[in-house]
Amino acid sequence: MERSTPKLSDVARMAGVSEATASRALSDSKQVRDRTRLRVYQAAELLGYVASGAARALASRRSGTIGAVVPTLNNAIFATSINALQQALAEASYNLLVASHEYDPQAELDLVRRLVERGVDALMLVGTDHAPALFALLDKFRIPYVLTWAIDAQRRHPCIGFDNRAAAAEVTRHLLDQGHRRFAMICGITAHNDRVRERIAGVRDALRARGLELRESDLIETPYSFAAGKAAMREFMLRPQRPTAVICTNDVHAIGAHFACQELGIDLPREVSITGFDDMEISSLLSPGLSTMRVPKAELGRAAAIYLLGQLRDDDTALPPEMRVQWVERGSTAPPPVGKTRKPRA
Amino acid sequence: MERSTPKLSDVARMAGVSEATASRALSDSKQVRDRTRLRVYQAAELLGYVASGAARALASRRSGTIGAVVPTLNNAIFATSINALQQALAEASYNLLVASHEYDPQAELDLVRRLVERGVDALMLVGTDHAPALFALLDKFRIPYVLTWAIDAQRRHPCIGFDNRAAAAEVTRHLLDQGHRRFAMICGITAHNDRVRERIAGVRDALRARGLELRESDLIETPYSFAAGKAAMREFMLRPQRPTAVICTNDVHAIGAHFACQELGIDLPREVSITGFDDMEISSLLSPGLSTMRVPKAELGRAAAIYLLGQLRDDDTALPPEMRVQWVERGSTAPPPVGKTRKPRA
DNA sequence: ATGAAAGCGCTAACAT
DNA sequence: ATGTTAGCGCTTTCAT
Repeated sequence: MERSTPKLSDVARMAGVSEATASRALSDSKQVRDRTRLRVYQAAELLGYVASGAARALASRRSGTIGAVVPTLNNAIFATSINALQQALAEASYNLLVASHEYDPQAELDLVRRLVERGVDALMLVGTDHAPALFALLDKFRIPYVLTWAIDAQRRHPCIGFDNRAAAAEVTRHLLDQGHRRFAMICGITAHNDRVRERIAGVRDALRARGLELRESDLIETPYSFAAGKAAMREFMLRPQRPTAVICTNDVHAIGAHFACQELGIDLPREVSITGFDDMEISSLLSPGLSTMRVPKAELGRAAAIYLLGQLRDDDTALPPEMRVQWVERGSTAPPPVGKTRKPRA
Repeated sequence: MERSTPKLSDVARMAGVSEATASRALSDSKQVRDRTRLRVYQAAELLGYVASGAARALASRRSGTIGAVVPTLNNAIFATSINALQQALAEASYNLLVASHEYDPQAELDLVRRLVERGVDALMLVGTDHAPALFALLDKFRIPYVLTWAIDAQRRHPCIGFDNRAAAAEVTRHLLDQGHRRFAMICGITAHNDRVRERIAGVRDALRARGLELRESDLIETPYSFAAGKAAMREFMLRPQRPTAVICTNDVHAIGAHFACQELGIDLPREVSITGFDDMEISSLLSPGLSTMRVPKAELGRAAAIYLLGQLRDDDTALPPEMRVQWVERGSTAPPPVGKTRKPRA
C-alpha cells in the first residue's frame, strides 16, 4: 500500500539535508551545491514527490497561476487567444485559470473576485469595459493585469491590442473607395462590449468623413453566431432598397451573411459586398473568400503572457506597441453594381 | 493608504467573534446563529475581505479548483465543451484550470503533474489514450477524474462520452444504404488520438460487414484544419478513379472538403457525398448542409462537471449513461452517380 | 552552502 | 453555537 503522499520533509530526510536545503534545491536556487541538489532530486524522484502548491503559495505568496477572463469560449476567436496564452504560460511553468462570463458584467466581477481569492498572480481581461469595482479589487491586491483586444483611449490601463475604431474605419474606407454609398451593418451586442461599439464608431467616422451616415435601421445588433449573421443578412437583402455593402463587426456574422447570399442566390460580390473582422481560418476558404480585417489572435495571447510574466519577474517590462491589424481583401468585396450607385468621385 | 489586505482574524475581531466562528460563518456552516453570521458578513464586507485560497486549501486539503486537459483549444469543438464545463463549475463556485497539449502525450503528462501540484480537486481529460504514469499519478493522489469524448472499452476508467466506433459505423451504413461502394476517408492524426482511431475502425467495421474494405491509399491522415481537409479532398477528387463518398472524422475536415468541391466545380452531393463528425454550428449553414454525426459537445462538459462535483461531494454519483449521438442528414450526402456504381442490393 | 525556526492564513477537531 | 488549539507543508529570514 501507498503511504500517504511524501512531503518535503521526507525528501529532505532521505537526501540527508534539512528542509530548507531541500526546498532550495527543488526551486533551483543558486545557493545549493550541485552534489546536494542532485541528492535531493534523486530523493524526490524516488519518492514520487509532488510539491503542495497550496503550501508553497501560502509561504511564498505566489501561486504560479494566472487568470484569464473572456466573454466566451464558444467561438474559435477567443479560444485561439487563450490557447496561445496557455501555451506561453506553460513554458514558464505557470498555470492558467480561465473563466467566461457570456457578456455579463456582474458575472465577470464575481469570477474575478473568485480568481483573486484563488490567488492568481496576474490577470488577463478582454476589452476595456469593466466594473470599477473590478479594477479596485485588482488594485487593492496589487494584481498585475492587462486588457486585451483593445486600446484604452484614456491610457489608464495597460492594454495589448489595437485600435478597433481605426480598424473599422479602414474597412469602411476600402468599401467607400470602391464606390459604395449604401451601407448596412451587422454587429454584435453592444452592451458591455467596447470592441463592438468602437468598431461601429469607426464605421460611422469613415462614413461621416465622406458625408454619409448610417441610420439606425441600417444596423442590426445581434449575438455572435453564424445563424444570427445569416438572419440579419436575409433581412437586409429582402428590403426593397438593398445596401450594396454590409459591414460586419466579426467574421462569424460575415460568414453567416455569406451563407444568406448563397441561399438567396445573390451574387457575391457582384450584387453586394460583405466584410468581416478578425479573420478566422475558414474565412479564407469560402468562395468567394471573405474580405476581412485580420487580427493577430494568437499573438495577443502570447503577448499578454509575456507582459504579465514580465510584470511578475521584475517590473519594467514595457507593453508591446499597439498591435497591427491587416486588411485582407478577398473576393467578397467589389465595386457596387452600376446604375444603382454613383461612381466613386476620386 | 490601504492597510495590508485584511485577513480572517481582522474580520473576526471586527465582528467580535473567534476566528473559528468567522470561518464557519463565511463558509456557510449551519452551526452559526443567523445574527452572528450577519455580523461576520458585514465585517467582511466592510473590510473588503477576500479569503486566501492558498491558506484555505492548505488547511482544508481542497482547492476548489478543477483541471481540464484538452488536446487543443484552437477549434470550436473542445472550446465549446470547456465553456460548458467552466459555466457549470462556476455555479458550484469551482474554478477551472485549463491546459492544452497539442496532441503531445509527454506534454500532457507534464501538464497533469503541474495541475496535481497546483492541487486540483478533480480532473477532466479527453479520450482514453493517456500515459500510464498519468493514471498512476492521479491514483496516488486520489484525484477523481473522468475521461470524455469516448468510452473506455475495458471499463477501467470513468468515462463520459459515446462509442466513437459504433457512431462511425453508423455514418458508413447510411452511405452504404444509399448505394455507395467506393469510399475514401479523411482523418485526423491517429497517434495519441483514440477517437480518430475508433472512428476509422468503425468505418472499416461497417464496410467489412458488406464485403468492402478501405485501402490505405483511400485514407488521408492530416491535422485538423479546414485547409488540410480541403487539400485532402482535392487529392481524392483529382485521382483518376474517384470515390463516391468521403467520410471525415471531423466536421473541420468535412467543411474543408466541402470547399474543395466548390472550388473544383464538383457537384455536391451529385458527384460525391461528404460526411462529417461532431456537428459544428457552421455545418448546418453550408449549402448543401453537411451531413454529420452530432455530438453533444456542451452536454459533455456539463456532465463532466456534474460527475466530478458529485465525486467531490462523495455521494456516489453514478456516471451518466453513454451519450447519444445523432445522425443528421443534410444535403451533402446522396446516392452515388448512376452508371459508376452498382445499385445497392437490399 | 546549509540549518533552525518562525510563520504564511486558514480549517477542523475537540472542548465547552 | 462558539472558542481553543493544533496543525496543513512549504519558504524564508537569520544564523552559522
